[in-house]
Amino acid sequence: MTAYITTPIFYVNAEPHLGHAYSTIVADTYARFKRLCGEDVRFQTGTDEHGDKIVQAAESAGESPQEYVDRISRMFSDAWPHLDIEPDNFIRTTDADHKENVQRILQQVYDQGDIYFSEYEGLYCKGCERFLTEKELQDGKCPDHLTEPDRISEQNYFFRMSKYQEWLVDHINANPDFITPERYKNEMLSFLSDPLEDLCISRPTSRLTWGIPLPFDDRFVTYVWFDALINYLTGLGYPDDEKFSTYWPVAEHVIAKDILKPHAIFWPTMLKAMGLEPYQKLHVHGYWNIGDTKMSKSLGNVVRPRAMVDEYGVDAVRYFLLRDMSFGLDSGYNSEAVVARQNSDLANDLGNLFSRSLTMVGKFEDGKVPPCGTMGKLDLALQESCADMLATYRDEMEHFRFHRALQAVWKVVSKANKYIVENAPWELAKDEANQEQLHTVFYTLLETLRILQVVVSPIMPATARKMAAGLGVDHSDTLEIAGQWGGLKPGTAIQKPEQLFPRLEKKKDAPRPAKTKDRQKPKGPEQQLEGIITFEDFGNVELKVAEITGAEVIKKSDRLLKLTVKAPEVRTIVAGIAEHYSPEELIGRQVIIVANLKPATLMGVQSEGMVLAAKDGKRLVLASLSDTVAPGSRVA
RNA sequence: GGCGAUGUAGCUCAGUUGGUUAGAGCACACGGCUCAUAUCCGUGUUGUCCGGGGUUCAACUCCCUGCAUCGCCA
Repeated sequence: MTAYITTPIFYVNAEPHLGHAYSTIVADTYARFKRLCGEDVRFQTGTDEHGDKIVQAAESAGESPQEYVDRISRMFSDAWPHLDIEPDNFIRTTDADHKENVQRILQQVYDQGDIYFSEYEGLYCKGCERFLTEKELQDGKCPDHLTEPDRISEQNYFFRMSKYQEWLVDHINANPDFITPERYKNEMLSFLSDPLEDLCISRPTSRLTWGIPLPFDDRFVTYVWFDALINYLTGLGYPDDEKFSTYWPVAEHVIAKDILKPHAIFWPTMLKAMGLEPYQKLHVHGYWNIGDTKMSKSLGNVVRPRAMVDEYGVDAVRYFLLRDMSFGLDSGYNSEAVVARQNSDLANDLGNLFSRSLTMVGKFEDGKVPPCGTMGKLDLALQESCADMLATYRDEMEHFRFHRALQAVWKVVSKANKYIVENAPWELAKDEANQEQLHTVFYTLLETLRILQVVVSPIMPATARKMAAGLGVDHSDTLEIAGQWGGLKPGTAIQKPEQLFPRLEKKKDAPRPAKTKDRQKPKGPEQQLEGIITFEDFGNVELKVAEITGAEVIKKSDRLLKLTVKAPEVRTIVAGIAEHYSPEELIGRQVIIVANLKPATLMGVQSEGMVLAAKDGKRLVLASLSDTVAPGSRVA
């Protein structure tokens, strides 16, 4: 049996974020699971590197497109090892073999008449240098440039996608697992209930040169999907390499829902046009929201996988992402949830189970796997729950329901903890007569741990390695073999390793590293957007009463006033209140200021703090106290 | 505007073809144990199952309708 699993190739106009990491961890976990099942697996990820956005991003970074894509692509390939992600292939759309492959396919499809030259009319924004869709417009204008786009027509090449619509609908209906989970299948079927348009696949070189030239017309380059999607074939050495014949028939793609249409509609029809079989399955997952806000660059709440790993460790991150998201649905990320998972599931339940078990074997069994005696009711029950769990686990993992697979696994963890209490080995150990029963208890327990180690390995490879080392077992067996009861050899030496998972403090606001440079970028998404802060968070903000002793207009600005305040030391504060207060009326007033704000220079004036005011629609009203107090009094 | 999804305990969610007192984990409270990472085990509290109407002997479950959130499409 073979398996081929891919992530999307990620567009290199930004650094890797949580969403990229999730897709890739999912694919990696699935690849490891399939390997565990004894299958011959190929796992591919990579980067998508052509297009106008790349050219723009490179320009603003002061680099050539090639330098730029090399740099960002490396950020992706470098990020994955930190997450224990091990792809077999990392493909880049700027690779020579990919370009060649795309051109060969284009030529083939062109020759057979499925690509034609035609005119395209649309709304073109000169500022953006691209066509805008009706949807993007606000009041008929480009939202970025606030200009009305021109209705212009452009000649381009089109792929006859519509020709394959009927076939695709039939294919989706005939293969219920082609697009999963089902909601996305339904969405696509609904989309396909209307006539499909043909797909524009080129851009004139007058507008874009950073792309793969069309082999039959060098005035054009390939546009987006006909370039990007083909990576899944290039990575297998299509058409001649034997990897292609081995792995393509079992191809499964993991994507996020934003690129559903290209993968569910464009790609199968492209493959059909090439005369190839479509992929087997498309696994579509949802978004990670930050708190309850979408993650986006412009909000500045992008979560960087590296930062998560540094804070929680790889396995905690992998576990959390797979355990907390129902595959297919959106989920909310927040640091408290990560800490809760880490502490309760990982440290308390699994980590402590492992720790207490090995310690006792050290103490009561001389650090060796004991022989198993006659199993009683409790022992058999635990053995049976392992077997039940394995069946569920297999099925859920197979269907990308990782959260459910993990639930099933943790049921066993919980039962094992209960098993210990029920048997109270420390009591049994007090009497020689109980020796056989004691042996049986520990054998059963260690076997359970061994099986847990096996099933946990695709999700948390490092933890599984530690557990295997502690139990003195090799972890190279397949699930079939490793899942069978009785794998541990009596007499094997047990070695208790370092604790598997540390317990974390609840307070998520450990002293933040003072990043002095990036003042524009609001960082630490958790602190920023979760709505709730701890008392300590609040304590970090030093609020004081200040008396305004001087105020003057800053000439170059119509919003800013330069205030001199006494708190009780004299400071200068620049406040954006000129439209609401005149300098005269401010003198002598007491206001509340944030006293420990990092100084900032506004319009050439250094501001040492911030004045609090309420915003009521367009009105701005300064915060004040109900009575006069000594300047500098702390507000809390 | 069209199509669809979702709305269940303080939080995150399970609830299979309608069938007794609606479940799990987390959190919280109390009790037990002492092998363990102050962990583990037990017990317990909390619900207008979004609102309204209907079908039925019986509705969280089916139908209609309203509200809210989200997705796809136009």
